[in-house]
Amino acid sequence: MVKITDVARHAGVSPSTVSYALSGKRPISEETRRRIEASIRQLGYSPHAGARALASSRSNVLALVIPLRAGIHVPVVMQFAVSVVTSARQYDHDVLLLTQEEGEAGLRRVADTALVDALIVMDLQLHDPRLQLLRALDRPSVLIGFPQSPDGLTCIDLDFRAAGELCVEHLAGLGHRVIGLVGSPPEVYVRETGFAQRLVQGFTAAADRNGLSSSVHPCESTPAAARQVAEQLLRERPALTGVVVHNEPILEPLIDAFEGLGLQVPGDLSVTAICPDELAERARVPVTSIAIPAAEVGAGAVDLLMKKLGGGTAPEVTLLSPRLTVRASTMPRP
Amino acid sequence: MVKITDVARHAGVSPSTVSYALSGKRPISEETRRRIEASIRQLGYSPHAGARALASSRSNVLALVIPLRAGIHVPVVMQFAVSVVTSARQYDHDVLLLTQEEGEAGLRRVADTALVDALIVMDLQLHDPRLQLLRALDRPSVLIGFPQSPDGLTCIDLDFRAAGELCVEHLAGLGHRVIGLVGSPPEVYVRETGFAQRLVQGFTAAADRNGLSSSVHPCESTPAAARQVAEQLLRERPALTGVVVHNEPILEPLIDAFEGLGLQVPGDLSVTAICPDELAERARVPVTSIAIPAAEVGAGAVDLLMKKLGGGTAPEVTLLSPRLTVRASTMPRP
DNA sequence: GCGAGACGTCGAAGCGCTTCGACGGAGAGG
DNA sequence: CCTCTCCGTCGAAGCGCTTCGACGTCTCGC
Repeated sequence: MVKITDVARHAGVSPSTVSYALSGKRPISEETRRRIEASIRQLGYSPHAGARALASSRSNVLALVIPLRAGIHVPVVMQFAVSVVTSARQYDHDVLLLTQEEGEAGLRRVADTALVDALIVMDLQLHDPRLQLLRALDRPSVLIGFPQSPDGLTCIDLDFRAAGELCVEHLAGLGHRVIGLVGSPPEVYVRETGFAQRLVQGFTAAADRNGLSSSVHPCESTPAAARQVAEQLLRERPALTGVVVHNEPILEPLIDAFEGLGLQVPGDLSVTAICPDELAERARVPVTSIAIPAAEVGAGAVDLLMKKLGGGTAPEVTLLSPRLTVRASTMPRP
Repeated sequence: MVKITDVARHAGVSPSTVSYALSGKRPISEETRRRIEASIRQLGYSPHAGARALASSRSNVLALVIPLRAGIHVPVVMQFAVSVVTSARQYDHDVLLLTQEEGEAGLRRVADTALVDALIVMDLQLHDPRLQLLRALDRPSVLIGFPQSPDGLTCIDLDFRAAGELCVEHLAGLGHRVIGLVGSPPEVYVRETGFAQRLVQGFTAAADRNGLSSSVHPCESTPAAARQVAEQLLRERPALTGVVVHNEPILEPLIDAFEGLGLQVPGDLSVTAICPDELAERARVPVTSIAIPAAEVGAGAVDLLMKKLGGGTAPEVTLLSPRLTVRASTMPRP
């Protein structure tokens, strides 16, 4: 193994000079730097990560905790992960993968052993025991998603309230007057981080603001439940012409159900969804939708973390603006 | 930060004794060990990963390279990843996540900086440039999947040949005499690691052995292509009563296509597939299938790696036996 | 023309841990 | 009873890097 002293000798300088040339923490003359770089290349030197971490108390590694819970859309998680890794590399950091399974112990372990410099945690519960821990840890962290109260933490996610509003504005702009929201399973509204609630709030507020008649319907993620909701909606609100769906698995079944009940999409009923583009695109009727901007969220999380690692301060809340992609499932009210 | 010398002082022993108590590399008396453990707990000591890595030249971290390529079924990749992380933890190791994007440079970097002790690489190409690199690296590695020739490397995967055979045996056992294999897109047979080819070999060999009439049909992953293949099959082989599908995205469209042509599944046509259970289960007709045992493969990869890290030797090739789950899509020939 | 900085480099002191050789004491074997 | 071993522990020497203070050399302003 070639080490920094080898490089130093080869370049005719001291090890500290090599170190400074590498880190840029002190000025080094152009010529010396060049010589050092040449030596590094010739000898094939790469600094030992452990030694570096020990001496500098920086490991240049981030922890990423991914969720395993049922009901999570796996491809989206993967997008987050990939985007975090890619962004981290831009800052010359690597990413250690932790599963939720490891829980608090895992977080504490990687933080306390200084294996990682900072943590990114996905998918926290409303009252997650890890919140307290994250606050107490001596390492910065960023949450993807929002807990009950983000006091003292740093969170980033899609602005679900704005997403709800945007869907409604779109439907209202097309002339729809009676709309419904088919949401996540009831337990999500209890258990999760409030993103579902915030979507509802945005949906309702925008509907009111636009003078629309609206209603909200949590729904299990099964085709049968979708059928039931469709029937119920048509029975209770026969004038319905617009629907917002926030429940990936039943998007297609729900459209099928409506069509089974004699409603054409988008002829009789306009449908928008909050779901991955890929799902919206390949539905039988491509669906006008708002996607979770996984890549942006991941990159944003890393940016925030780096700012904190650099001694800067990050806002507690970062909300990403939703972008609506218009597809074939919405049209002006007949 | 509390360090090993603090623990040593608190327990009234020398730092080396604490180290040996922790690692078990030298015998420590029962009583001393107890005292040390108590001190560790009281002081909340956790060893510094960097220092440990530097002194022991072991980081206790594995690298996992995940694929990003199109056409890869993301949930399966995730299953691999989770299983690798979980298994690694059992050996007190962590997992560093790399994307394929980083390529050779990434592998070299984490290996040369001693950031990781060993590597797991998923989804290699037939003639992957990384193969040479992995052979040259001073760190052990395990491949998930098979390259052209595994000389000097360690590979693990589902035994696709046996999977092909198993599907055929199942159909043959049900009395089917004319069967077809609808496979991956043509480019997969060119590009990839031979798992597709091996499936074909198993399929054909078993068909011959059982005196069945068989044919193989690569197929693009689009519903249109599926429809075309279905038509072609019925035209060319009117006596067809059994089909094996190895192409996740078109499993459902293909069944739809057959039914559109007047064939009932399984009444007129028995269908088996190589695909994730989740896909097989939630199809309109639940499909008899062989799943990629992602959890086993991941765990197996880690086991192999640990063996190599421990100075042991690992077989070049590890094939996992396929398991066929019988569902509603197959029945005895009418 | 001279002091004050700034620049570029060096040497040495760690960072916190593991590991090697050494050593006293106890038990075993002759 | 004496030596030989093995057991349990200690001290010291690194592992390879960063960083701090120091020092000589320029440059610039007045």
